[in-house]
Amino acid sequence: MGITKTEHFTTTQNELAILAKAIGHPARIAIIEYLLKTESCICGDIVNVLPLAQPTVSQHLKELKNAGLIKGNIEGNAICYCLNEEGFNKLKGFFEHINSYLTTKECC
Amino acid sequence: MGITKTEHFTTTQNELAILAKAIGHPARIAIIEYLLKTESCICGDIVNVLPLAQPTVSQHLKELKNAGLIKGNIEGNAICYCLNEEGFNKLKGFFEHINSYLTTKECC
DNA sequence: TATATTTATCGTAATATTGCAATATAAAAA
DNA sequence: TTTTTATATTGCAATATTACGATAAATATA
Repeated sequence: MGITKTEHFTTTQNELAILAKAIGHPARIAIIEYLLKTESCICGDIVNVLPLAQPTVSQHLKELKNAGLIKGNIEGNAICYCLNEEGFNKLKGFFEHINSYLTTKECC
Repeated sequence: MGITKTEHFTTTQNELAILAKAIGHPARIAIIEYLLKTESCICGDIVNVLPLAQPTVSQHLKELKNAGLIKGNIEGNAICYCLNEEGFNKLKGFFEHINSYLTTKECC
């Protein structure tokens, strides 16, 4: 049916899934890496860096913003984007949790 | 068009995207958490734990396996699943990298 | 061998995602 | 005020994902 049975899972499970899903596209990984590489916020040139049309980039930025992975501030007629620490901390916590258990397990 | 322009991005970007995308569904988060919770491999009862039909769970397991996040060993007429450390390490590395930069940045 | 158990695959319907041209919006600059 | 610049939104086509009933495959058990 193409529709996820969200209501059968916990809030945390859904939250983590939304965050991971937002990261699950190479263009959005590229956006994140670009925002990380530059030392401050980026106002304007994200579109020129990606191999995608402007509306497509705009859409990817919107998805990252909705997921809570980036923030956008209006700065004149441009928009200033930067990473949102909160979203990344949640994901980092999840993976640290997993890896701390993994190392203590004997498995297949 | 629904098709990702994979060829315009780096191998690493695509790899990370595939891993994150595989995690980006609450059912797959639930599977991962269940495999983590139990001390050894799981043979059989994953289907009973999830609120989804058996073919759907099988499909989710296949996706996690294809992405390199779980391993499956045949054990009699059942299959034994457990987490694949390699995939999780890649993701953990990515998020640690991001978070180490984030803390040193002054931003919006 | 016949039956039960476990998991995978097929087929299909419903919905979501990706991408972009066209267009809209909003502020800056001329 | 007109034009330019930067970004968002709309609408649409192509493709992917999610979910599950039906069924297949493969081993275990009676």
